[in-house]
Amino acid sequence: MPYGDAMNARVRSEERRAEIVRAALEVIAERGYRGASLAAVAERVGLTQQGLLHYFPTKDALLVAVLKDRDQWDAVPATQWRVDLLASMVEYNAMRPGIIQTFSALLGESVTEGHPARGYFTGRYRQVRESMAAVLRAEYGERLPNGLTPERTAPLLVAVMDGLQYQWLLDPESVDMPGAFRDFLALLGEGA
Amino acid sequence: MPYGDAMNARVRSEERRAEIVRAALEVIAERGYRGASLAAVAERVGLTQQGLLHYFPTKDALLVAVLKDRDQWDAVPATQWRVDLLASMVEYNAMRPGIIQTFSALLGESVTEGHPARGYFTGRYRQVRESMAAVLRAEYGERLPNGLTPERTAPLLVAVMDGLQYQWLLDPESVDMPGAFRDFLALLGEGA
DNA sequence: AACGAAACCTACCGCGTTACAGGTAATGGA
DNA sequence: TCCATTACCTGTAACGCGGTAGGTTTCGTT
Repeated sequence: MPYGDAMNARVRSEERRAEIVRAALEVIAERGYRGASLAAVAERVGLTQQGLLHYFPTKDALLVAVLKDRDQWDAVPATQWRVDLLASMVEYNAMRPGIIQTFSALLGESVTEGHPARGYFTGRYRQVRESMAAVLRAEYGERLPNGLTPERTAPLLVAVMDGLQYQWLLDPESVDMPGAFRDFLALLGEGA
Repeated sequence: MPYGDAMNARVRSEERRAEIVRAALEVIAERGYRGASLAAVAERVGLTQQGLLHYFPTKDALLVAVLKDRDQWDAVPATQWRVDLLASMVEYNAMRPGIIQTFSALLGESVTEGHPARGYFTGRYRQVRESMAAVLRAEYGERLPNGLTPERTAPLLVAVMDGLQYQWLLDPESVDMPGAFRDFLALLGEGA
């Protein structure tokens, strides 16, 4: 089976890369991107730092893979989102602090000058705002409170999600993230 | 003038420290705390790295001074805040991206493990939520939309401010931070 | 004039960092 | 069986980092 074995090798390599990306997510959550050393990531998958560089030639390349991984992860078609699914997602997130912490840390770093993830986040947020505006329009039409348009409401929705994450990460016992998010949604529902 | 000159020396020293803190704010805005080197801060005030260590014996000590500086800055008695003043503050902030960037970067870093500013932010947000709840109560009493209490609304208010800051820092031309914040306040005013 | 402290500096240490160079063992296809 | 590729490793270069040690100059006080 010529192709079968070739596949096996490729699959194994791909699995290794995925394993590394997963480890990188963890280390970034713990130390941020700047604080995450290749050696620390490598150690977590049983490699030397130089062994890791065999899979990702530079640290930035690893970060790119991490970001792509996330893109793939929540690439749900925007049309399939509904507001109550957003609430469920927030609830789900509350059970996986690791990933939230990774991307909250990255988002914070990304506003600094010349950060390799800056472009990514700028583009992503532009796109997420668009998606959210579409979701809001599908759900409420133009009947949002105070004559708000979906386009003007979307940044608020996104801001609430992100802002709550920071408060929750810093002090999970004082902040009921899913509950607060539902409160916000209720605020939007008032106009209907 | 024995005491007068003594004061001059002390004042000059204090001024130097303030100058250093200001420089540190800038460098942290550009590179985050982990990425900010003492040498970079020192250079900005015309000192060597070791000369800076004469004023702040460790890097952490400098960070503490930076955080204290901020505390002092917005130590307005909570009772004097009003909701429309919050809107003004957001508007004012939109003209000073540097400081916002500093503390947005620090907030992002602070959720990582063992970050020296983590305790500070945890305590600060707890306190800010309390303040905001008081402000909301003074303004709206218990008549918030949907039967929301001030205590449950405060985290949302804080989250919107922080979340908008990130979106705005990443893409100032796409995000009207003060306008969006006013939109949110209008949402709260609906119930009155 | 003499002294003590403050305000710096030079020199240096030890460590951690990314990345490059080059070698080696295993693997799998021709 | 041979050979190329893959998957690592050791070694090392080159640098930046926070922090220490110890000296020197400046300055205010006595």
